[in-house]
Amino acid sequence: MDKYSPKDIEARWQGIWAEKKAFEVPDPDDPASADPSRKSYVLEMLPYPSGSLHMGHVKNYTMGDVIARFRSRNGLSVFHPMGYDAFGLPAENAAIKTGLKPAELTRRNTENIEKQLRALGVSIDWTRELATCDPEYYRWTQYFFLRFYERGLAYRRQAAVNWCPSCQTVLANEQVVQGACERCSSEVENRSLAQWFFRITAYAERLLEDFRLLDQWPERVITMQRNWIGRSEGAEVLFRVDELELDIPVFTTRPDTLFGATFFLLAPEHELVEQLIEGTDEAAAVREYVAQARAKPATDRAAVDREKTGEFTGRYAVNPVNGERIPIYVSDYVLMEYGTGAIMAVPAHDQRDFEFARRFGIEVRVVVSGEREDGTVVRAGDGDTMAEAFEAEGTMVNSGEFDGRDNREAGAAITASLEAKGLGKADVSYRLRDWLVSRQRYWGAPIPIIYCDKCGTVPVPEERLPVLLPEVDDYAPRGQSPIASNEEFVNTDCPHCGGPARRETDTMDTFVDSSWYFLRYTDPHNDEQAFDSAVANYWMPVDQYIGGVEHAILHLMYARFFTKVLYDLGMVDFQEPFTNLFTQGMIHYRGAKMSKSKGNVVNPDEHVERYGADTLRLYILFMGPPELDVEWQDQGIEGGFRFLGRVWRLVNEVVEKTEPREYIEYANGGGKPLELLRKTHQTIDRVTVDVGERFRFNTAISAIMELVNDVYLAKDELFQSTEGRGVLRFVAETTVKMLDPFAPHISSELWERLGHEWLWREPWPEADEEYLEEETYELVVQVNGKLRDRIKVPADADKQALLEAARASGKAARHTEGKQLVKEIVVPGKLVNLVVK
RNA sequence: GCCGAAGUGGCGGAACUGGCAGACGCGCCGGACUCAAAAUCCGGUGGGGCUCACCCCCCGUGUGGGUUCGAUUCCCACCUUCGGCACCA
Repeated sequence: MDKYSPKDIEARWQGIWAEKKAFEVPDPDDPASADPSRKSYVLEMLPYPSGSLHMGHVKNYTMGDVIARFRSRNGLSVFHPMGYDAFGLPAENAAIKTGLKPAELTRRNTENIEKQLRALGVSIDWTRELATCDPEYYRWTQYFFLRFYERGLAYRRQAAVNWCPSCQTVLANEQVVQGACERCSSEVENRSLAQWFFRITAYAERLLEDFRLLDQWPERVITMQRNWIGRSEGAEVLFRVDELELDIPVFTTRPDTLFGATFFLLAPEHELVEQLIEGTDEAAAVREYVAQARAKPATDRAAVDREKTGEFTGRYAVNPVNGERIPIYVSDYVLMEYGTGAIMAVPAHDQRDFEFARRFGIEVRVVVSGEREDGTVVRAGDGDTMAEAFEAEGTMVNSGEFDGRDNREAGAAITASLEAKGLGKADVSYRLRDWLVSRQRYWGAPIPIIYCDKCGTVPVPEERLPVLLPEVDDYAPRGQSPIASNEEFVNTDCPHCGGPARRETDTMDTFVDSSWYFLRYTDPHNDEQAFDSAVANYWMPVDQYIGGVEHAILHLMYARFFTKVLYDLGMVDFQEPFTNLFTQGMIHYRGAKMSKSKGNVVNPDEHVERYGADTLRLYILFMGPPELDVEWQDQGIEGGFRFLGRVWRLVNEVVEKTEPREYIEYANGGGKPLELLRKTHQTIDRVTVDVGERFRFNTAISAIMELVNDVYLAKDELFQSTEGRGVLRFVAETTVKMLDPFAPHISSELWERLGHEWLWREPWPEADEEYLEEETYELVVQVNGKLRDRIKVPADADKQALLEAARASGKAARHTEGKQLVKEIVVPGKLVNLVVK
């Protein structure tokens, strides 16, 4: 017998798969009439092509491959494509460092990654491969930008934005983590710049509503998105500044506390600040305060425990419910980006307002009376003495005609009465901001917009797409994209009037590229349109999407948004792109998340080289449940290799000692052959459920290991009889079939040695019900819930028989002797519990 | 502070709907094979106790309570770790 030598085997089978086009899926001739239940779109999040794949990628693509191969063997038409999220900062930064062009560097990297994926034996339809930096791809990214623009979903405005001083570009809100750039961790600055946005807030409600279509998504991802969108119900209320005849709207979630508003606040950035203070004695101080607030880094401003600061404007606003004049302050704890940038402050019922009021000596007026969590009661006159705001529910006080009512229903009533007077209305506010998509960097899709002095902002006509990213000599960022210095690119003709005009030089956020790539896969070579709707509608939505949790908000929310817009454009007939989502856990090593920056990465290539791809694939899934973080163990992979060696020797021995014709499935004689046959069918059942329904690859693999262990113990005896050899042949073939999704190379090789041809066309084994049931089982006998004995009983024994058997147990009797039998619990198939006193 | 997930042998982890805790693997110990080693094959391996004859007993799934004939699993409180959000009115 030859030794298990993964190197030769793996290369050989990868060659055969490519040559036989084993994983290429043709589009159905008429997608409209094809049966969509027969297809399965299995997709892993596309990789960013940095130098090479890391272990997280290996886990991701192996999981996807197991599912793809399993489904394909179960008769589904599996769609399993791959591509590269190829635009982005790292390539550009590397270009600056090395002097290589980003395009060239990216090309090299994608080639390397494709090589690695092929070396892992992932079953991909490579004819659909794409890279988002390819003009044939980003042409359509630009096309979508224009369609968004037409619908008013892409717009440009001056706004306070997040600026990363190190990356020299603006960032979307989603890309700022705790006040720092998610990419380089530099502290983000606040700048006011004219930028391009996608109006994702217009879809906030639908993004929330359609969670009902995502019942197969992990709860935590939905929760994270729901929190991110942050829907709050409340009211918009108008406060009037009499002297200036100005109405300032505020948003509040607590219209019930309106009678307790004792002051009014504006964000420092609020556009009316200047108008309010003009000519007042306070003007200079307010201007000074505003300037200071603007200069403060975003992180400082967001610090929760900071003391409240502010400046009186010298003006008063009129509370619409009681006509009271309350002082207007400017304070930096009011955010311009949320609500209306102005708030009514109710110190008795909002902790932040409370802190401000105490600091500035403003009246605290209780308008909701109720009980605190610690049992103390807050009453109408407690304003001067209370130590903190009362934010819970209660009964209305100090609120005129609303006194005595439940605060929740009073809130609705107050809103209604304001609405009748035209001074307010019920309203909903979201935490979600519009998606800032322009970037001041080079390596991205140029925004297809032209500025003309005469015609203003003019979209590039569709037929002139793509707007090609020009080559430049110097990629160093200077606060605007390097392409701005390319005169040839910038200067152009206005598509409208033909006069001289200038191109937009910002490029698009790479998350725009990855918001629709799954659609392009369905029709990747179409040069007339982004994709053919009928074809896309056939393959989409993605039946199983797999990726890391780190994209729970960013990519997954953007892709959902994009899909909804495309639905509204009539381009697709589904509202959600990913029916099922699986978020994999991270790989830890030496107590920390495996990452380059921590210097604790384990290189997959080395392990492929040393043990083969099959071993790496097997081990990475065997490590633990796929959705949880798991710990990489250097010696663990050795166990995977040993197991495959065991399978190798076993199957080869079966090939040597049995004939293919000896294959029989039925062991009539009972004894060891029957036992092993049973175990085999039970294993098929477990593996099928674990892989197909539960995604518990670790337990599926351990079930196969158990089977192999049993065969080792029984084989010497079984080789002696015809029946035994027949069963061994069956077990060997079944084991190989079940191992295939995890370790496809060795499985294909062994399948061939067993005298067959292409394993990837073989149907998945089916468990025979007849063999799942045992004739006898071990009945557990408990006394007072404690295990005392196990006895063999016939599978069909009834309750009475079980009870008698249990009573007859000598071991149990020792514990019941001399005691009174109080109760007997019988669970057929499991146990008998004798309760004594 | 709020929301979510997780705490099980020396280690990674099993236990599907409340029913034999520790499957499977790693490591370790012992045996077989060998001149020897490696590889391989077989056996053992939670802790403690015992008239350790492998028979048996007690304890044991982060901590403390509870429900139940019976709890790793359900409920309550707390501790620890990780992830998300964090002045969002």
